[in-house]
Amino acid sequence: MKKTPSPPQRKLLQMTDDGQVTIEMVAKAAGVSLSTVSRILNGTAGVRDAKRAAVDAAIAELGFVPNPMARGLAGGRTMSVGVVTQSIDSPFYGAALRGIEETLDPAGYHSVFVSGHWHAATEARCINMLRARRVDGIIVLTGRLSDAALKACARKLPVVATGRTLEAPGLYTLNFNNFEGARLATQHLIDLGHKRIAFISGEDEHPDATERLRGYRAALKEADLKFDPALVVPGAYHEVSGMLAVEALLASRKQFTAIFAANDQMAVGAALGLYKRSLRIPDDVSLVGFDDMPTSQFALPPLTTVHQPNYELGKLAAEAMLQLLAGQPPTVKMPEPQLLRRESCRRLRA
Amino acid sequence: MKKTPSPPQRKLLQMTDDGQVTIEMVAKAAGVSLSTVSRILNGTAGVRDAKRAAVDAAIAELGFVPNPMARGLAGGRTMSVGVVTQSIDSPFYGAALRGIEETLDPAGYHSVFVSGHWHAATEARCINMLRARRVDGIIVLTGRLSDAALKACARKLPVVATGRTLEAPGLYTLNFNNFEGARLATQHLIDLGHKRIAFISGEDEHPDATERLRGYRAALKEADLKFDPALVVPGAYHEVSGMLAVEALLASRKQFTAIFAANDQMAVGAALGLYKRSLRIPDDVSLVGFDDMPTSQFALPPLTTVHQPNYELGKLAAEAMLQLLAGQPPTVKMPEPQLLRRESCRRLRA
DNA sequence: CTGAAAGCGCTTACAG
DNA sequence: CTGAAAGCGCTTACAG
Repeated sequence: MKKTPSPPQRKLLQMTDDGQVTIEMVAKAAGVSLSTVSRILNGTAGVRDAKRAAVDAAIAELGFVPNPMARGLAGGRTMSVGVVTQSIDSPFYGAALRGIEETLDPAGYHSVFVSGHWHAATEARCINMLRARRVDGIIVLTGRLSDAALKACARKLPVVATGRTLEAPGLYTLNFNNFEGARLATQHLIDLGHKRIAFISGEDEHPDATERLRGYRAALKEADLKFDPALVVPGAYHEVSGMLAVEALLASRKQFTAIFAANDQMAVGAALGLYKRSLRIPDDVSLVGFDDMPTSQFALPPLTTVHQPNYELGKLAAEAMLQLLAGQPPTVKMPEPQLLRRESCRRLRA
Repeated sequence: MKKTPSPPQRKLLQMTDDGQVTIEMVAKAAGVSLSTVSRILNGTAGVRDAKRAAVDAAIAELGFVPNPMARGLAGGRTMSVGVVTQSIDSPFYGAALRGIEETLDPAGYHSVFVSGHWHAATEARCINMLRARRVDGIIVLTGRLSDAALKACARKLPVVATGRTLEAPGLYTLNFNNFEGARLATQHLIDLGHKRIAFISGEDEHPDATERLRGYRAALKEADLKFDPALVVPGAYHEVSGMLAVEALLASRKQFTAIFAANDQMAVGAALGLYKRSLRIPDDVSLVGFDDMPTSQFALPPLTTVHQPNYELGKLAAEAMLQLLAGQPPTVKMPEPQLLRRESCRRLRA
């Protein structure tokens, strides 16, 4: 492909035809052996200062950059870690990806992002592909892969997974306390005097959705408020489902003064549904979301919500991966949920 | 790293210690030579059916997956293309990344995403890194790299760039008509009877920002409306700047009935600024944005805006790259701007 | 059509 | 501390 009509299979020591500077050229320029250059590059050996200086100079002068493919082939390590996200443009996981990138980069590791699209089979393909590319470790952001599949993968290479809690060799998990977050959100509404609090749920397949429902119920129970099934309407974690949920709620003629949506996207949809019916937030109904999406602070009104530390999650997952890669047991811990009080709730007058 | 204490430098034909199936094992199982397997894999040769069948069977049975690093080293092609985006979690470029991923994937190419953070030097580092990783081509989403740097890069490997128009060998550019989009948006407001239309601008360093200002002025001129500098307030393409711009506008006591924000993020900020002053959209002020961010349709009220086809842009850029890689001149063309009329504008009574 | 062999650019025991 | 050499898993002229 990038071959020029130069004499085939010759050995050029000046410069390969695509401008690539090789370790061999560096060695020659520095007057040392190829092995020595490699060792200096990898810090794999005691170094005699004179040689090191010569090599460093040659590297700088020639502008040598090691070929990652050759390194990977020869050394077995590619200095890259695979990241299975659900969609490369997910507004939800975006911050986590950034956190991962920002902590892996300085450590010399490259991130390889692939999208699982909330589909176990696709995620499995992603993992196979990453393994084929010889990544040194894999970070899995939630997803639908079975625990067993994850554990099996961890037997082959280090794995960090979020959104679940699991113990296995070579595996480290980081889970957010969705239950507590939802409890906090609901309690906030209760503290403001609300008694009829509707809940727009996520899908049962998401463990975090069921946890949030549990948190909602727990807060109700703590306050001696009766759980009313008619007040929980199913949603699907996206805006339209939030809007539809509000319409269903309104159509049911059930009384409520507040809505707790299991995620911000549904809260935004709910706000739109309310708006279309000329209902005001927070005057007519108070609204709380969950996740603290980047845009939620600019919602009308700014949305009170449970902050989910996705950026930190990414950083922590990457740190755990780095520790795993270094042969150490990860020590990172997930931060606790935090409620962000903005302007979408009001106190109910007694 | 992944070495086991097995006899060093031995040649295992059964299975390497990390479970890797090699082409050699396939060859052995199929009773052909290594070269033949390689040729079948690459479609590089006429194939005798019997052998092909045997090889295919062996591949399937052993679960062989070619090692991309070895392929890259030996063949000079890595089947990967680098993508320089500005931030891996950019809500704006997200759709483009998805479009790229979705069209490169089926073609057997892998996307390598790196973030330039709107910084020319960082982008240059990204490109060096991608070249070090031997990607087969590079897609650059806008960014601040100089045209010269881009052209220089294109001399080394195929490059597709967006957000500018440039001619050079090995380079293909895809540019969105920001001028026309802004003209359309402004004209829409004019058609609705607005005469005093404020403009929240982007930063002058962004060529698209200056184009949008030009479009605004052109529409005004076409309608014989005088351009009033006091009506254009500087913004910085993010929400807070939009909010600040509205405050400045209000403080100036300048009269206006509509606002055209140079992007949706500022429009959202402007909406919040208006909300805080109890000004209603569209009753008190009509508002138009630019970009059609995923969340804009759920704004309160849903935002009228110029749709920017980022997903298509990604697909087109990837298609162009595939054509370049195949040695063909790209034929793709950018779609024209389109105004999306939603609910943030109203007709002014004469 | 198909094999044997060199080579891609590195790393890493193995011997000094 | 340092070299020579084998090997990582492929591709691709070179000869049949």
